[in-house]
Amino acid sequence: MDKLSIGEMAAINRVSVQALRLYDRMGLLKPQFIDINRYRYYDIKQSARLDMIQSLQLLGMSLRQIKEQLDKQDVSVVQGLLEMQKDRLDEQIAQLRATRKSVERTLINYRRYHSAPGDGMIFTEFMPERKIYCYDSRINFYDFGLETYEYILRELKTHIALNELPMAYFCNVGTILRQERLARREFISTEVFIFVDDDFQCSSNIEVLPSRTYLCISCDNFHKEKSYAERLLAYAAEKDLAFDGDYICEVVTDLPVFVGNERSMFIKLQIPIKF
Amino acid sequence: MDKLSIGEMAAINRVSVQALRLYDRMGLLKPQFIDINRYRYYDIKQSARLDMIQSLQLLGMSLRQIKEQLDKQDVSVVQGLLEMQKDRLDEQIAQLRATRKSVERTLINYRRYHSAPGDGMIFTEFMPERKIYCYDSRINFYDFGLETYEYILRELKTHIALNELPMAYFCNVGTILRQERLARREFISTEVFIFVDDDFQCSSNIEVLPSRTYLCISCDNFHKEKSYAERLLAYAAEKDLAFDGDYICEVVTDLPVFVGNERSMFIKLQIPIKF
DNA sequence: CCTTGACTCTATACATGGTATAGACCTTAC
DNA sequence: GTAAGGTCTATACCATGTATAGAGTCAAGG
Repeated sequence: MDKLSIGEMAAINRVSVQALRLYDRMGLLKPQFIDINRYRYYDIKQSARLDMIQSLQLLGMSLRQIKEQLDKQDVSVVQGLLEMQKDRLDEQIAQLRATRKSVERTLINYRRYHSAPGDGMIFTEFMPERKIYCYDSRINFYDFGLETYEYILRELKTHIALNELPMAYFCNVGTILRQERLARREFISTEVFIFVDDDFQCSSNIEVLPSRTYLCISCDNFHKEKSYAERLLAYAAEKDLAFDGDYICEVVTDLPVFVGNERSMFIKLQIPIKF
Repeated sequence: MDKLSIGEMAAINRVSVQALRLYDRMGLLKPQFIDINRYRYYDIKQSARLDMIQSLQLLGMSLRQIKEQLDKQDVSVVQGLLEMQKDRLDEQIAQLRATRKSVERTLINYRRYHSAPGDGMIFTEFMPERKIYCYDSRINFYDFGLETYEYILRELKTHIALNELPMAYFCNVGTILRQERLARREFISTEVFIFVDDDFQCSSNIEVLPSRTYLCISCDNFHKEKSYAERLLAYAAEKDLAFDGDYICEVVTDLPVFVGNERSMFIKLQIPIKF
């Protein structure tokens, strides 16, 4: 029954020497013998305990939990823990999937940004059905500037947090101007929204933008929205195009570039048209 | 253009004050003004940068990476990063799924353990098809004791690690004694294995245990294997049952209970029988 | 017996993205 | 003027280790 030095024990068990020393300090795995020079010596059979530590770790338990378990020597509690662990893993997986989805969405938006017509260009684009979550700020943002808009976004952010909606959606926002207002050329709107996934479930505040062809104009600056929107309206009038829904101002990308402190936005103004 | 104190800025952006101070120290988000008393004051428009930080964080980037990005002001690099991020997320999701699966498997094994006949009981059980990954230790472990068995398991562990197989499988191991040997009552085997998932893909060392009814005996101690296996053989002879495959010694659960340093195992010896 | 190289020891710092605390200082409202 | 509450810096802590320095120890070869 030979003793294994800490290095040997570490090597055959694929752990680092430091990890073993940590386990010793934590009382999770004490070496069988410690000699006069405080050298640690392990028994090969202690690998069993190490296996257990590593297994439970793989199952997502913390070292503290593992220690408690091993100290308690109670088999049944492990089962309860594992049941909980399963739920936690499901949550984490759902979380990561949502994150993946928003990475995907962000990438798509970047691609849209790169392939979009330049600032001031007017074009038509077919949009598939889109789902949005609306928030009414009760402030007509067309009466104010960027600062008020930012304050409204902070409100939206708080609202998202309080209602436990995925914050990832916050990176793709927009404003909506209702068709009646637009028809009367009244720039009066208090509603902002976030785009949500098709499969997003929520009881209220959800609207669906139907799939439709939109008349669009690209815009690279917040301050130009109103004048560009008017160009869009003028263009529509000239070509005898009628509207078929609400006017959307979509922030396609918040670019990681700042001019001073202000966000440099790429926004796309959209009016659905009737053929 | 009023200035926001750190507390106000934190509140409207749903961040902690400490986090803002951290971002300041890291140079990730410097307050617009700092007064004579070193009080930090932010501009509401700086929320844009904070949004960006939070978005990129949600996409899984570290603060260091985010800082680099924002300093560089290069849009295109973000895309590359996001592509990488997507792959990383896929990996993490796969990882978590595998973990979930092994939690599930562990739980099933615990339930099997609880509902299994007690030590020494002989019973029949139908087993569905099982997939195993074999490793040849080239040591006949029936010639040695627990220590050698542990050394062989360390070899297997190293093999798993080197071949980048999921370590989670290591918690459900077994040994296999080939039918020919068994027929001649020769306890000679050098092969250990791990149970792997049905959908596990691997080019070599994979075997499938066909679905079959097995004659089994429960055993709560490593040292009793051979004598219990002999009881199983005697029982089969008495009942005129013929074998139809290899003999399996499965470690159903490594219990988080130790007697001294030794693992307390629950093992199930199995012989497929022909009807 | 001595040297050399490899190993081990303790103690400490670092990583991540913050949180929590103490003790001092400052602002704001009454 | 005072009291409440906000802010400051500095430090420690969380978890699970890794990395390092500087000192001590072991085993093998000459």
